[in-house]
Amino acid sequence: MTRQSRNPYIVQPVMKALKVLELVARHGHEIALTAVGKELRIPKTTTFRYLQTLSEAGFLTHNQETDKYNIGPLMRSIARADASVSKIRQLARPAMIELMNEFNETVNLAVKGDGTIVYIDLVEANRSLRMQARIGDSHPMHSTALGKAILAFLPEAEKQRQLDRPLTERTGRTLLEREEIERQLRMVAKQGYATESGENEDGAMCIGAPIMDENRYPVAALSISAPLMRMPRPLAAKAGARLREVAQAISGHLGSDAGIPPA
Amino acid sequence: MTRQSRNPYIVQPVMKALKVLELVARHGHEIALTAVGKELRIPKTTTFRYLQTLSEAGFLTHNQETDKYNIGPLMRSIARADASVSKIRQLARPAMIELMNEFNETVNLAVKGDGTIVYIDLVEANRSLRMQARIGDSHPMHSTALGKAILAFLPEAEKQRQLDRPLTERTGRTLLEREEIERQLRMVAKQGYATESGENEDGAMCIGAPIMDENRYPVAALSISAPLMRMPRPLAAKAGARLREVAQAISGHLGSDAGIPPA
DNA sequence: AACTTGCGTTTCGTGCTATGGAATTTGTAT
DNA sequence: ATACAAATTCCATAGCACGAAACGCAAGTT
Repeated sequence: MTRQSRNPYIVQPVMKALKVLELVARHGHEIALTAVGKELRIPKTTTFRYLQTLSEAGFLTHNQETDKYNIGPLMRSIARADASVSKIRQLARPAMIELMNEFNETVNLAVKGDGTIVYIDLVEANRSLRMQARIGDSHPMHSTALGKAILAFLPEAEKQRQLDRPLTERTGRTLLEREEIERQLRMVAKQGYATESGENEDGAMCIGAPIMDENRYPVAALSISAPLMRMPRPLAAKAGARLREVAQAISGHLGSDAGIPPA
Repeated sequence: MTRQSRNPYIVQPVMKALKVLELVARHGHEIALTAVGKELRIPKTTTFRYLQTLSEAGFLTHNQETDKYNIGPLMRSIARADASVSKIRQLARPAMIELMNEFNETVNLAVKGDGTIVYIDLVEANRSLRMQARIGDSHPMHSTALGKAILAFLPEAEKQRQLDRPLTERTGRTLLEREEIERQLRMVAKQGYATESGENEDGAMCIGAPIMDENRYPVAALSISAPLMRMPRPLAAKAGARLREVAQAISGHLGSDAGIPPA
């Protein structure tokens, strides 16, 4: 059986199951077990097992009525999340570079995870002393300006749910009192941006504003972070105003235009 | 190792590799081998092989620079195709039912495949004698009204590429002469709909109009099919006009509105 | 109604290959 | 230059993926 090319690390069951997944997904409609097996020249017993596994994992669905298979919810949800992140990053990048040049501090972009914010892009300041997260890092919502900016604009129910969880204490200054946090969030909602001073990382501060999707749901946030000493109050206020402005512009573009045209 | 629950047809390597795929895709950003293994409690050797396989299959990409993995092009392309098909079908369905009632003949919806058209939906006429394709079937472009409607509005380069391939002869009336086909396509482009008489199936005819995306690229087509005897010229012309109208309305909706809002 | 056909599901024994510990290489930080 | 971490390669083992064949079920045929 002349199967895989050169790479000796290919796991055949996985590779073949992926072919099945691709075929079903590409087919665009319900397709039956036998049809899949015939097309890919895989014995029906094996095809059966792959389809079962793919369905169990949520990548496919198995229609009990017709005994046929189709794309599953997981596939769609992953794709949707990915597309959204790509779009936000793409829209935000030019503005982030602009902001970095304006303030000469690191600019961060993060999306809302579950109870956390996840950095998806950052433009680093050209300075020796700088605070920096890494793309992919996740931090608690309540201890970061990015998170507070998102929290403040979340629907009430979800906001409460987030605050119900145990709140980790990142530094001595991290806010842990429910009352205190809610008070701050009301102010954030009013002024349109959030600030944080040494609550997430000692000696660092951060200013953040939310990015909303077409339903005014805060899906992401933009921030400027700097050492405390380099960011006096007036400058922070100026940064906040600019962030709010830029984040709103990005939000405006999020609902509208289509992506890349097909090949 | 107590792994999978009840279903005895689960193939472990496949299931575990899918968990890896999901983790990487969900992470939203490049992630390293070790991190994946640690998260899922899979030994790194095995994780390595899964990542290799997933990458080879195109579901992930392996960034040589950073030695990290991310969502691959295949995943995106499948998702994009699926979303597009779902949207078209959803938009077209009401209009198709309307058309079926109007003419009491089968109405078909197909998307452009590579060199073929693929049926993605159909509303069957309530008659005993009816021609019918099945969802998922694919037919050549040059022998169907659906295909000709799409061909006529394809960018010149792609149209030529399609006609360069060997053209299969479906019936005695199938057009095979390049000259003849091109002449017809020019007429289709002018009148906005295509017709086909016994060129794909003996005794059947079909009238089709293209559905365009926001870039005026013909991604799909709508058609009415009937036995030749039930579709005299004047009726065919009337059907063509209606199809053009309806297809244009659908095209108009394709570019605009957003999908389902996030949960 | 008996028969056939086609498909999904189940069973089961065999041998292949997926596996993961350990060794090695590569790359990076100190 | 050295240490550390991370990726890749090696290898021996047994666990389980595989597919032929049998089974059950439903739809269509005579």
